[in-house]
Amino acid sequence: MARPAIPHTTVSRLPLYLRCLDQLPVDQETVSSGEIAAALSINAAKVRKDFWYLECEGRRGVGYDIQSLVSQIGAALGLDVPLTIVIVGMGNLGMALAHYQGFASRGLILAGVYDTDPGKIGETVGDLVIRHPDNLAEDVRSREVSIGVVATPAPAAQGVVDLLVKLGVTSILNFAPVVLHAPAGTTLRRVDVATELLILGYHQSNQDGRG
Amino acid sequence: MARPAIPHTTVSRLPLYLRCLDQLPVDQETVSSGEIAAALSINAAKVRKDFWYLECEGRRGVGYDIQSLVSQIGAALGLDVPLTIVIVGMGNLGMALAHYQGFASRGLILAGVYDTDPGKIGETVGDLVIRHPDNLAEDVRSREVSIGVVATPAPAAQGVVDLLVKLGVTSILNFAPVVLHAPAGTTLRRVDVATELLILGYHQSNQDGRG
DNA sequence: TACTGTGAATGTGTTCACAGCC
DNA sequence: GGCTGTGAACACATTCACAGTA
Repeated sequence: MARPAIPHTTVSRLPLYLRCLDQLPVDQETVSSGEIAAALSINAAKVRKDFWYLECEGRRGVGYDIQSLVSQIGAALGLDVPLTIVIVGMGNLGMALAHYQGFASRGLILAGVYDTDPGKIGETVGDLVIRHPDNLAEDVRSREVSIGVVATPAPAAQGVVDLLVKLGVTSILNFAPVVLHAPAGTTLRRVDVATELLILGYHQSNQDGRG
Repeated sequence: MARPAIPHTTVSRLPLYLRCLDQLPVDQETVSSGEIAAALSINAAKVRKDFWYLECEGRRGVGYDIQSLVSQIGAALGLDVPLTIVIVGMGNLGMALAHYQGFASRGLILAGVYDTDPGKIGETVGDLVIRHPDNLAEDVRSREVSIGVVATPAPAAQGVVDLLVKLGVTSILNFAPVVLHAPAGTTLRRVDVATELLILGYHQSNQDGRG
């Protein structure tokens, strides 16, 4: 009844729920909050409250229907609309990312790969042809690209970000070894692999002892 | 006084502070909480309280000494002890990561690269020779490795994680297109590039409009 | 009995607001 | 005046605890 907006903390757990549901035996039809909570080492009431925000209805004494859960969580995460991705910078890393199966296996569609090097433009990478970033404006619009992967050398990275944001790309994954800024007036949040890694390392080293 | 433990939320902001300080003009000697807050679009009191946890002392009317801030934040993150990293799985992605300058530029030392393919073992990658994962136990101990990058095919990934954790590696960065589990009895937190990306995309698409 | 749904209590992080020093 | 240091107020997330339903 007049449910509040979904909290960020809940949203950040949704991918975990999805993974967890994916691991259940295929013949299992319902799952209880307690089961999920145990698998993720979190509190069962938290799971129930998270599902309550999503308006996932469970049955008392039984649990939640797995199928419905998956589709409602997926919808809340926007996974019902497939996300389209481009990679800018076709050096070693960009090339590897283009071949990386992880994107496809998570439902991301790789729509284009770009580089400014005339020696690379025209080369094929899988189904795609490497093109000049001048084509980004048109491609982003026509393919409705929402995620940009920046794998250029450091000096070029900020310019690429500015361009992507200007074109309406709402997520940037930065692999360039440089700090990037969101252009003024935008609220783009950045996630940077190595930074996340360091945070992780801290929390863990902190667990054995200090602080 | 008798300062409480540093909150997780504070720790997660420390890398941002570090980046932000890194962007200041080289001749600037002090910085105010307001300046940092504006650059990161957060509240100035939050910045001051974060620094207070770290026992960073500022001067009223002046601000914080940049040099001291950098070294104290770095120490809190454990960056004063260089972190050592290994990559397991030398396919396209592992190979690219081994050549990726981002690790080195962030002070991470790549100590070893591994693959089970006899055709790859013995090949050199930069300064390193690809070796069989059987050597991990010795290398992890002798080089004090704290971070493992998993870039194997999906079926091999869980075994690699189990091995790394058993050997005492406290951080795992997973590039394999599969959900991994922390072995029972461990509190390893996992970060997975694509998951972070999806969360990011959600927050942003949520800002333009839908509830 | 097994489980959900949810108000209330608790715990934690953020922001305010202002006293105190440069 | 500019800026820090910090208690107090507030906002938010987590957990408890239990009524309610299959």
